[in-house]
Amino acid sequence: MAARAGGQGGKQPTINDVAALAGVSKKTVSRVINRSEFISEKTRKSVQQAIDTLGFVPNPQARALAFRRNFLIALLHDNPNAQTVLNFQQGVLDAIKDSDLALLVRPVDRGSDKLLDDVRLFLEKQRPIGAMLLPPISENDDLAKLCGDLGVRYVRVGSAPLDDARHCVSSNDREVVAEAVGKLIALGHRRIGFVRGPAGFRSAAEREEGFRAALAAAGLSLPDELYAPGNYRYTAGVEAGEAMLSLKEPPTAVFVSNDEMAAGVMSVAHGKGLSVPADLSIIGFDDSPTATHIWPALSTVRWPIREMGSRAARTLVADFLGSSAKAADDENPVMPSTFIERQSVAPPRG
Amino acid sequence: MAARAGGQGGKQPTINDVAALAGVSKKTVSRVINRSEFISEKTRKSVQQAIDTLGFVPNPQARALAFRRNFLIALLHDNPNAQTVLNFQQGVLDAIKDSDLALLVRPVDRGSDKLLDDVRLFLEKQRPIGAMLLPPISENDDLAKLCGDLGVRYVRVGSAPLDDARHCVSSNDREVVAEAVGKLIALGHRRIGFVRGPAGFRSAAEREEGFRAALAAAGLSLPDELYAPGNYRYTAGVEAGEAMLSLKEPPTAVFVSNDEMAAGVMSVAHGKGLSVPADLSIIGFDDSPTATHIWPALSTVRWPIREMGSRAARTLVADFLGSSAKAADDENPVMPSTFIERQSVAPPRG
DNA sequence: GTTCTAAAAGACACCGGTGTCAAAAGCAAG
DNA sequence: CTTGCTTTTGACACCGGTGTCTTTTAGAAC
Repeated sequence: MAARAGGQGGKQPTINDVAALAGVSKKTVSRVINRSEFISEKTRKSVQQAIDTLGFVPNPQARALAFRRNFLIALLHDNPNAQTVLNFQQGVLDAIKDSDLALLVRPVDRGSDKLLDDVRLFLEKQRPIGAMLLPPISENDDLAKLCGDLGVRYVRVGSAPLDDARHCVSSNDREVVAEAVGKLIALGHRRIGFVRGPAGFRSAAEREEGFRAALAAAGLSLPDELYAPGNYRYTAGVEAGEAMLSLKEPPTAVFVSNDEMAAGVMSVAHGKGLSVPADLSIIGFDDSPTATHIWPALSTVRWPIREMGSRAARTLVADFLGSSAKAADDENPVMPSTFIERQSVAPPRG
Repeated sequence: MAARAGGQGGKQPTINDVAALAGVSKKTVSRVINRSEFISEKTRKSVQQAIDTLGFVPNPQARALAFRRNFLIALLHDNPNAQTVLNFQQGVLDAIKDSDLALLVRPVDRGSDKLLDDVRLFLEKQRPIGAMLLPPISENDDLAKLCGDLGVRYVRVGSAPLDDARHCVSSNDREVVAEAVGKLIALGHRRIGFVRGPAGFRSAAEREEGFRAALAAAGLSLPDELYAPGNYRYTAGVEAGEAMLSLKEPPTAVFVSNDEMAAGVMSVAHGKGLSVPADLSIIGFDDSPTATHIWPALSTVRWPIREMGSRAARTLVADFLGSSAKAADDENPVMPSTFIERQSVAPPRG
């Protein structure tokens, strides 16, 4: 409650004020702030009391200058999907809420040939203690190397491990997709279509591999006409739907690599008078809000993005704090995705 | 291209290096950096050349300390909606891309009784040059006053003007809602339902006023059973839909205060076997991705959130730069929303 | 009570800029 | 060539912390 006790001058108290009040040197106060070990318990108590009395908060700008590090965590992303970015942000904030850190958000342009220069400049200027790279830019090895070279801790977020554990937070998409598709097969589906994510995205490749693994396990094949390219956009789903549902022998089920495209496929099905799930089962990926906003609600794979955000932030913080880093190192950097069954899946007709 | 010319020592050049190379004092270099007017053209040129040669970039932490201001813009929000926040961010970044500013994102908890203390602490620590308040927290006058008291420029974003022009960016939701509802009436609808946003939200009130204005203009009334409360969530839309579509005399059209709830209403309609738009016309608000991901695509009101983000950032920057502030002052702080017609509206049956 | 050593505290420079005010330079008038 | 201004430039303190090295203090051993 005493957010600003001792604010007599209207100015914020500085380390000098604290030092004067406690009757010690500013360096000693600095030691208390930074939890130095070479300080007697008695002194620590009296300094702490002075800090509390004055409501002293160390000036982050001054610390940043002296430390040559800003107490910030940077989030670099290429806006793959608003919901993803924001959920991730939320997770990061869950983790840093009680620390002194703040979150700096930096969208970048994956396609720009100045990408590396941009990021370098940004990191050199802001000097965050760490950076988090969201897919798809997390897949850029040059970017990760750049962070390392600049002495910025980094964490790469992905659908599968992209780096060694201390630089990586990922999910197990491949397995979960295989599990979901396995359920379609168990229900009796034999003609199952696949709509892929964009070329060059690791996430797209993981999902495809999971899909193919499930088919292979059941001895099924994937005919060309049931394989559609895509780009994670709604319109790609519409195109894929148009193509597959116009076939003489259309699929009885489709796995679509994200919810947005799945919504596109579903709207084509509706347009053709097909019933979902009776005539066509659909599974998406992301568990985006769209999944529950469409009708029928979409069975999908939930990607634990918020948890990954927390985990990524904790990794950076632990790494920054050094010795106590073990806490985070013990955690498994693979966070499980989960298959969520809703109303868009049923056994095939007949 | 010469992102780091002269990086011989591996270290970044400082103002002292520039001063030495140019043969002037560091203060003179500082004057060049800050575009001071009391400097001869000759000196400026030679200093600028030294800056370019060394690839000097002023250290933001040092400047922040000396200026008592961080070159950051803070975005305070209460995560009303991921898409909104991220689009706004995008707009902000469009505006500050080429400046020295960075974006600091700070989610806050509207309900917390420590809200003001939290924000105060945040602003005192980070000392951004300005803050942007997204709805619904932009409606909190105490928060705005706090910014003012702390010497932080601020802009409040809303559905209608919340403050004087220099502190405000808004849209004209009321008018556009009235226009949209007017079109329903023009098509022949007479029983038109309304699903409201949460109590206490200015945006919800604006939309309701626009709705009622349109009815009034046509001499129509709004019976109690066609008025549903809501909270901008999908489930509220479902509840409102259940209620209205179970009436003996259901509405032939509904205006729903956001897209997410509109999706809820639509799914109830589908569940009851009603055809949209033949049996029920629906209009939403936001033009969120959901609007085009549901079937049929939702007619809705596009809220120019990205443009508002740009505008808000430009206002802060112009204000910060002082004299050149006129550029932004000339702009109208009201950005137009627009009604977007898709497939969810048709004349009533019969 | 000394002496020795490790722990604790302090002095002072430094991080990399800006503010203030005095000094130097430039130029017109006398 | 001075004098009297105004315009430019520089010296130096300062923003609020931390790093380094030195001095002081405290406790153990003699």
